[in-house]
Amino acid sequence: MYDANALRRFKADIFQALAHPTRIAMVELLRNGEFSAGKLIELLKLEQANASQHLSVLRSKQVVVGRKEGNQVFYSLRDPALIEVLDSLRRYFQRHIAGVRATLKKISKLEARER
Amino acid sequence: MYDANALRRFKADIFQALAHPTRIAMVELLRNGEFSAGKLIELLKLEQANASQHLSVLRSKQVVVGRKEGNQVFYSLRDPALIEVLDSLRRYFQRHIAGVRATLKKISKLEARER
DNA sequence: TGTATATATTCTATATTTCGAATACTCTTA
DNA sequence: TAAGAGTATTCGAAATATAGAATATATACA
Repeated sequence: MYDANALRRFKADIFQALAHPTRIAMVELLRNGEFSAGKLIELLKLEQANASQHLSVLRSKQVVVGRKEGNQVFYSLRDPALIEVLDSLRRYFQRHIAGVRATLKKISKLEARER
Repeated sequence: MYDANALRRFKADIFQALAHPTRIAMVELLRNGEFSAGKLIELLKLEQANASQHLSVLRSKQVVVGRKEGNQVFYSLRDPALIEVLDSLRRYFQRHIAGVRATLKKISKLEARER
């Protein structure tokens, strides 16, 4: 039997990989199939270096794989089963939607004030 | 329609809450019902302050709620739907179990060497 | 070969997370 | 009220994460 702690570190790593809005956005896009790094950058309006760093995190945590084709690198989810994880989180959110909405509203107001 | 970015920040926050082995361990224990802070500390062999800080993270991200009873605080999952998220991650891991095992083995060896 | 394009890496500054030690708070009970 | 138990918070140090600028690498193509 393997160390339960090591297993938890693995789980924590996966969560960590997803613990950034940009990386969530990337993974959500990749649900629909593969995208080149450049396309991800364009769609998400990111700095090239920043995007590359986030992709590097996703790669190192084995969340995505890159397929090199000529000049470009096409990324896709390493295992679509990850989508299930995201979907269950989505359901979790839907159950909390009232609370989430209230908080989103608060945030919008705060952000409006900051402008 | 609310800001997709704000929603992603929320999701990222939940993942962040779970992005630490100790917090994963706590949540996994709480699957089985509520535990006092002291019991969690005992079962997970944690420093009191450290445990309290991790619980504070889980509280602030709305993952757990504390119920005060006399001297102690009993924690439980705020919404058992979170279990579904953990379960789907578990399935994800099972699918990758071969790769995970190999990596765990590597880690065990490294750790053995470090001792 | 030289140049342009796509992507990755390195560097630096800053912010955030984590830990343990110390301290504070809040009940209970003597 | 004082003492003790259970928790939480604060503080300082170390580690890690993030962003943007600069640089490097790899491939295509003139």
